Amino acid sequence: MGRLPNVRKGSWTQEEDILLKKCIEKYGEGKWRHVPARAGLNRCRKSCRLRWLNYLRPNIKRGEFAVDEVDLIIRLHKLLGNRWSLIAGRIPGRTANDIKNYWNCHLSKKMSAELMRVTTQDTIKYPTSINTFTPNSDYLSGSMLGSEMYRSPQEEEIRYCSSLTENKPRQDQEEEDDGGSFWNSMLYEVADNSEKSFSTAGPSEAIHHKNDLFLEFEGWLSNMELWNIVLENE
DNA sequence: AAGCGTGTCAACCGCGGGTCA
DNA sequence: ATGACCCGCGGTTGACACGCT
Repeated sequence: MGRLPNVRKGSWTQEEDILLKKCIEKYGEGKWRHVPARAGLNRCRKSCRLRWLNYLRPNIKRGEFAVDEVDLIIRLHKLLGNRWSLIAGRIPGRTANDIKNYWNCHLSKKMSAELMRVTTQDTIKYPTSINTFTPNSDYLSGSMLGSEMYRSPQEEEIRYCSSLTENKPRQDQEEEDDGGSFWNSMLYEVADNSEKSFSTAGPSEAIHHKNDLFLEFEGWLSNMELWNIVLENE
């Protein structure tokens, strides 16, 4: 299937916005393949969808990000990485594109500078890396932490985390909850990666790897409050 | 005033995953 | 099982605004 010829590109006009808005109001969101024809627009379905989601949809917040929004973005990004749609889902009125743009323009540089500052300070025990940490099932079930490699004074907290994941929706409960499948897939993905690293690395490397992961885990524990936000409505 | 560099943001592109025949 | 199609996502681009020299 080739590209649609003579499809209009570039900025949207007010007239196009009105047509699209009327179309969505009449037929509802979704079925984007029908939208250009229904609306009488010479645009591709992707362009229509993007315009609606990022600009025309009701309740979209515009203008400066509030301090608490920025704080939440930073913390969610630390936790989730560049999963903009997921981050946007936790910040009412903001689109994934807005947040991505804001991050790229304002925050990424700020965070890099902060990382540089922090990593050059000897007094900081662990660098507060901007790398994201996502828990895997081994961590949370305690199977890794319970090994002979190390024991942590935070075992109680780990058990608490374990109980959190155990309460996550199971496969058979996910029909009404998209978030459940996300978390499960993420857990499996990270667990997979950990398994691969352990199997390919030598013993000493494996120990370092585990220690690194533990440091990250400590960082994650400090974000329990944030996890509660993320887990809301899951 | 003009040219240039930088910042901002809307929009496009390509890809991965899901669905359905 | 497979391929076509569709949706949604993240990365990137390009146009415009703005400030500085």
